[in-house]
Amino acid sequence: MSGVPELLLLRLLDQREMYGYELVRSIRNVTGDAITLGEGVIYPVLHTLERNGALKARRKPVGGRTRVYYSLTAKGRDRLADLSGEWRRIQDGITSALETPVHAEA
Amino acid sequence: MSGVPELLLLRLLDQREMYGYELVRSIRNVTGDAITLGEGVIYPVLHTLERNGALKARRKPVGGRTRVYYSLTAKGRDRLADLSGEWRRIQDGITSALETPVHAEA
DNA sequence: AAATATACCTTGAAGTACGAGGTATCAGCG
DNA sequence: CGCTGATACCTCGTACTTCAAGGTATATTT
Repeated sequence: MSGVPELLLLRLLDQREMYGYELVRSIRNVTGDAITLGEGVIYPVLHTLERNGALKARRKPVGGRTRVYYSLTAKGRDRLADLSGEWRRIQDGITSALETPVHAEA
Repeated sequence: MSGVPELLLLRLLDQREMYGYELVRSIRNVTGDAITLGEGVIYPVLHTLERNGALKARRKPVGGRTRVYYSLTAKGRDRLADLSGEWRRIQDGITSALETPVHAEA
């Protein structure tokens, strides 16, 4: 039902390529600390998205470490559009449920 | 992360007491078909909430069948307040992430 | 030399959600 | 009368998602 981690990753990577460790911090920042996703969530999702062809990876040595930068493919942009729409639908549905005044039943 | 079914049930039962089968249809209505939760989701959640003391049940024979009406306890109202707040936090976080213009990184 | 930060990763468990099925009653139709 | 469809309850097994905890290795700071 949720797919929130996937949505956030796709959204951030649609703006610019980033690496996993960076994405962990970025999600905290961009959601105003409302959502914190650990590395145990981020890395597996990145790998799955890459396998699906939604992301492409590029290894880049920086200092003595290696960073793996991810960016969106066309497929990834499609997926992002789908998930965004889906999210909006769910959000509107729940908002309307929460706001429906007492006694209003179709 | 999600807890959406629980939130919707608590919200509906805060308005008036309802029975399981009715809640299934009600959730479809109140969310404008955005969210459909089957009986396989609803009944287990109702039972769990009752066990937790968030709901109380009342069996009521209607025609030849028996309906189980649920209503909120004080604990259930607390839980509803918590989940509503949590939902708002997540919603705002994701909205801000989705709306952040390209290049805006704290 | 030790601790902290960076950067990658996996594993096992817990939590959530769902579809498919099962029981039984009642109303309507042919 | 038998059949179908709606009402109304329920559970089971499975799948999906998410997470915390741990593991490796290098660079930087103390």
